[in-house]
Amino acid sequence: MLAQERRNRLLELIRARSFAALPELADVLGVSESTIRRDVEQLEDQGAARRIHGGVLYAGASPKIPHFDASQSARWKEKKAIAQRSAPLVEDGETVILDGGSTTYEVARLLVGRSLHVVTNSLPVANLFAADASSDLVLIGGNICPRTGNTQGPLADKMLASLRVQKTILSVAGIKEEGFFNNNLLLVQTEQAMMRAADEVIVVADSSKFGRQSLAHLCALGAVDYLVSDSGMDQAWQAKVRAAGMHLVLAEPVVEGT
Amino acid sequence: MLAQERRNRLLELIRARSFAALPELADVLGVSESTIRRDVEQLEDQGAARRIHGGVLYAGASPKIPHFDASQSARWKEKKAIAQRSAPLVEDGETVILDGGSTTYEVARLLVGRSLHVVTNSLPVANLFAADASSDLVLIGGNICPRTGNTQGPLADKMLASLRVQKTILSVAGIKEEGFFNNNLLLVQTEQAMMRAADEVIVVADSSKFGRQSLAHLCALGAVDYLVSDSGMDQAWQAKVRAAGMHLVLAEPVVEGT
DNA sequence: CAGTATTTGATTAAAAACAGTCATAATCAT
DNA sequence: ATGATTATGACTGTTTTTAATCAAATACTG
Repeated sequence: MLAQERRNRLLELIRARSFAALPELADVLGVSESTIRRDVEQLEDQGAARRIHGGVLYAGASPKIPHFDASQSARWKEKKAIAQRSAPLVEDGETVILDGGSTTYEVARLLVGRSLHVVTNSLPVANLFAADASSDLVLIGGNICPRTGNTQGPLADKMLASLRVQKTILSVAGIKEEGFFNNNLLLVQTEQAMMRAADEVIVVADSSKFGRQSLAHLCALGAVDYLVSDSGMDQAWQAKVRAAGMHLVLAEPVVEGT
Repeated sequence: MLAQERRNRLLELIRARSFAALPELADVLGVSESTIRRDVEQLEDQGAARRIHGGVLYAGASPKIPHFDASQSARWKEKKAIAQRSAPLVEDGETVILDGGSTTYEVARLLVGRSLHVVTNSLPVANLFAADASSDLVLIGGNICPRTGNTQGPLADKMLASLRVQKTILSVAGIKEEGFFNNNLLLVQTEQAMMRAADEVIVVADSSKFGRQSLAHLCALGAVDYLVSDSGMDQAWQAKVRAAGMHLVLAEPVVEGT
């Protein structure tokens, strides 16, 4: 199929240059700018590229952070909007635990440059903060899950038991009336340790997560203080979340970032 | 001086994000877009940033392996040759601790794809193995040193105390008759914990390290089992090393068609 | 082969970013 | 202090990019 082949070449071009302007790409590939624009849009949905005014950035985020988690792709705009509402929940000078996951990764990106103490079990998140002089970074040790790039397991739990933070920001894979779920038993245990270490727990989850079951039960709805989602969230679920005593923050995934 | 300070923060922001839009930068720094535009122009003249329509790209270093340690470049051929002699010292199926540092990083690159259990305190090394399906990866937690990307401190030491491995591969900053030295006290403590966890200790150090003092004493010469260096090593030092009971491996930094 | 679906490229108005200019404010040296 | 120098922020018209629309071309299906 020609179109797919072109998209592969396109991504290759973008990766090689790390940034490319749309007119240039249209020229090299011999198609119209409109087509490039559509292709790029698709690549962005897959999380492979990042669209900016005037061109495209390679977002496979350098060969360094390889496609950790294929779901990076889906609901990118919602996740970005959620991140923008979540970041202000953390205040300068605070200590915060950042879980792995594509939504928390977006939050992390917005926190770079702030004056914070960051604790994380996520390799991609750690890479964001490692070179940032304005924040301290503590890495949670343990076994790395190759698929997600997160540490987990008993070593991680043990280290978390000796920490104390103001806020924990968690990702989840599903939310039902019974509570929050994730798809990895070891990870859930580590996340529970993160919750125990924090005064306040913030969960970030786009609206597709509601009503979705997953393997391992993380905690009851009431155990979370803040829930940040997007406006596509069901009315009934909004009521349930509020009834469970959570502060609900809804992001509007309309506009792209500032 | 306010202006210069702002430019530093500006570059820091750009580096952390790798791309930033002008309006965003103006907002964060609390100055007008015109000023940002002028600052960025200056940064571009210095080669620190790259201007594109709609924003700025960070141009410093390779986006691939971010500026961890400027000495990355120095003695590159020697380090690579040392790595090539060191990698075979580890056998498939073994558990090995990899220290941070540019030489051990080269060793790590050669170990990717091997069937190993890898334990490391180095973020760059962890990134190498994170996506590698053929090896297990355990990350040592703790505080990240922003300059080197290594974890260190009491949390790291504690985690290492509960581990047991066949081999530890260490970097050092200096070697004197009194033993091995590194330039960071916390790191040295963590490295001592690494040594305690291992049956055999391998030190990789290019020949410029001999006779060089550094801040913190790591261990005596006799505490190390293998020393891998390059053929530029002084004859007298070769004798001393052998007298201390170490296995000495000398790499030939051959000039190849790289 | 006809009909439908998808992909493509041109065209448009609207939005964003650009370079340049100028007056004001801050800083510095005398 | 004072005058000169520089840094800053607002404003302008111009250029570029964008999103959206639509008709033509291409590929699929029964």
